[in-house]
Amino acid sequence: MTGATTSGELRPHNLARLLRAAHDGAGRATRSELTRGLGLSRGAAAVLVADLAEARLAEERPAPQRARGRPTAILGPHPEGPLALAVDLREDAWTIATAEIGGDLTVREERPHPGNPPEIALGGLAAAIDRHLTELGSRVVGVGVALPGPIRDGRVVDIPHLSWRDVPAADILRADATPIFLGNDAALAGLAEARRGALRGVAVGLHFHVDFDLGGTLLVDGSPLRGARGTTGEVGHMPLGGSDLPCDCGAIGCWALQVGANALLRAMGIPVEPARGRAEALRILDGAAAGDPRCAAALDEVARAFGAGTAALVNALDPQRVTLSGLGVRLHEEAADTFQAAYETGLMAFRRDEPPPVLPAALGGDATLVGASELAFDAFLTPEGLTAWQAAR
Amino acid sequence: MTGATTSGELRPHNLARLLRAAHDGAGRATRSELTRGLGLSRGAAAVLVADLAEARLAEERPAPQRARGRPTAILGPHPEGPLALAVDLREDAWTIATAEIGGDLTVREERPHPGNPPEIALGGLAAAIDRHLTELGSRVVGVGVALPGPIRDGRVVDIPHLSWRDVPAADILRADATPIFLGNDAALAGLAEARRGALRGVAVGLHFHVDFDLGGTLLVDGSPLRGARGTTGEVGHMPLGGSDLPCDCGAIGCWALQVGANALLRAMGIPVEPARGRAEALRILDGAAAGDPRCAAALDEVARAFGAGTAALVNALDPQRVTLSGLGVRLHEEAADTFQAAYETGLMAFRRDEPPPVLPAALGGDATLVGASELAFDAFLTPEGLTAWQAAR
DNA sequence: CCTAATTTGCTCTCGCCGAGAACATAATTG
DNA sequence: CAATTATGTTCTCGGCGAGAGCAAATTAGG
Repeated sequence: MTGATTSGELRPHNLARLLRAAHDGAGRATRSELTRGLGLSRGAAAVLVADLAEARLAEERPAPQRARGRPTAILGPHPEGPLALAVDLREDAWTIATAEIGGDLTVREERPHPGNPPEIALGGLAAAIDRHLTELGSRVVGVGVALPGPIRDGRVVDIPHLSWRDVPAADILRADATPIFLGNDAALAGLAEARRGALRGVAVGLHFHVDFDLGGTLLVDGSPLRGARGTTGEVGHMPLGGSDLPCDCGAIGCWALQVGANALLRAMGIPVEPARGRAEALRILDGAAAGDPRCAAALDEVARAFGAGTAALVNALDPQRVTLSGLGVRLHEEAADTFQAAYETGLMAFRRDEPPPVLPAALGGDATLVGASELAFDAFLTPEGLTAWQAAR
Repeated sequence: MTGATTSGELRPHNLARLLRAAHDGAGRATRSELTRGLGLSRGAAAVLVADLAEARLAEERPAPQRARGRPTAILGPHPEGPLALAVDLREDAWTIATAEIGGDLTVREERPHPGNPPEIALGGLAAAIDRHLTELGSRVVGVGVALPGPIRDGRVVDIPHLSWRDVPAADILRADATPIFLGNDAALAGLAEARRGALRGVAVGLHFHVDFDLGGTLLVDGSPLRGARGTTGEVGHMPLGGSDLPCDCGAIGCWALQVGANALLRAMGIPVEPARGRAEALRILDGAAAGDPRCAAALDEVARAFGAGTAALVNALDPQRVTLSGLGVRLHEEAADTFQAAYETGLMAFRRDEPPPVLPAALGGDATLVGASELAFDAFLTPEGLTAWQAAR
């Protein structure tokens, strides 16, 4: 959003700002709060709200009264308003949900998939997406898809755990003219955290999602840092831990190898198989909690690598806060001292006075879906997006 | 610049856009190019140019004729227009220059300083800044200062090579009400490169400045990535090279230790002293070029660490292009094969098809001063900055 | 050297937009 | 029940850029 240049662009621009603010307010923001927050006059707000209602983009409903004075209304989703289709594709299953303005999710379908070949796995998902698009009609303004691997140019994905290479996921999944957006699952979980979780309002935040291995993103002003080719936040693929293991990604000694379920197995001397071992890893964590010294040693080793790498990234990127999701929460909590010691040792001296706090993510398992829906809405909640919607009604 | 919200904000907003575009055009952009580029109507442009001229912010001068049609004019600096004071403070000397709209530099003073204690070194500089501010009068809209160390909260600096800790540089240097902005020298060199050098027009660029050690920044849309505390781009302080040397910064194994003049000395077994050894390092490079095997081995060791670390950061940050300044240019050129091999080995497989090019910076020794002036102008070339200037005349 | 073509600058009118004021409305408070 | 308070509604007003029509200043071509 570069901002309006002509008086004619002012209205669509402010319309988008208002609807975006209502969306960010999670369907709880009142008209008077929004008006004040955006620096609008009450007159301008009245016109904009009327426009939104007429275009079926939003609707006002009564707000619980707080103080004295004439009551205001909550600006929330319209029953026939825009929807984002959010898709979370994991190694073994996928979920499809819808989100309305304000971010409320409704899960619509959830199914396992074979994983390979990618055409089959994605083909089934594409058919399901198509079905939901048909059912929902023109209300769907975009499809956001979370994928567990790096994405190039917004189209192509590699998923090492499934041996997917150069899979043109966007082309396979694209149903009709509905725009489709792909995002890395860890980046989208971070995005969700930045918009509706523990990184809300944080100018620079770092999020790590730990599952089989580790993914992460830097969130700048509420959006993941986008690289030149759209590959966000592969911070796990730096050799931060001095290991010399070869990584599926093709590089050597990647930090991602040292943090996650697979790293726990490796530390216990258990062979690592693709896309297995999540249950085994949980058992190791439980063992450590129960006092098993071998499990505790493995947890310690992983937590140390986790803390040290976090410190390195904090040194380089200077975030205000670090959040964790997936296995990361337990790794951090159940080896808190080890993590903290490695974290503080790795920090530059001047950062040790006030190290950025490391916190569990506020959103639960829905984070990835929330992020996927935000990705789709981001393209819609713009002057252009809303103008197109208005023109189509 | 969030963009205009009201019709009254439109004019200052477009005024700032126009002057910013003229500045970015390095005093070579013509009115018709600017008008087209900004999507303004010719009528609007006429009014804006008249406003700029009346406020003594810019001035039109005849442009060399190119095609047929009525000739247009170049929108360049006004002889009584705004100036930025650019200061480059190095370990042993400082330079003061002015920059006008368009970015043209005029060096005004250059002096050695004792280095310690910081109050004395900065005190002399502060007096000089004060003198120049008095001479130049109200034309100076901001002071940009480049410093060879990390900066916190825009005020405080640590310079490990000089043993400066927690030095409130902004407070010591602040003369009168003229705003002062501090920036890390490597970050400012990168900023200059992004605005007027080899990273111009690049959405995501990575810049490394190599001197005694290595500093770097990520340039996103022409600005250095700013962390939460304003500490930009300490990418050198990640343990990317598997070393276990303690770093002045307080962490261990920092990549910065493995790349730079000091790293060359260390690789030759020569003891490293603070802020010395630049000449010695150049001698090692010359020796390597002349065929001395010990020098060549040292260069190779450093180039390998340089290439490997660059690959790690490219993996994580996905830049479109990487630029080098300072010693980095020679390290890269004179051990090109070693660097390239380490670089490509460290990349994730999918990046090896089209690795981001690594290029020498286009700006010479002025880069830091240019960056400092851009820093000062960035705060001025805004609707608020220009409105204040207009109000003061 | 002259004319047509071309591009840009200037000026004026017009429609659009948000500010702001005045008023209406709907709640709380005591 | 009346005073108070905060918000929504409506209307006027000033400011802004678009766009059209015209003027100006150059080149291309004969």
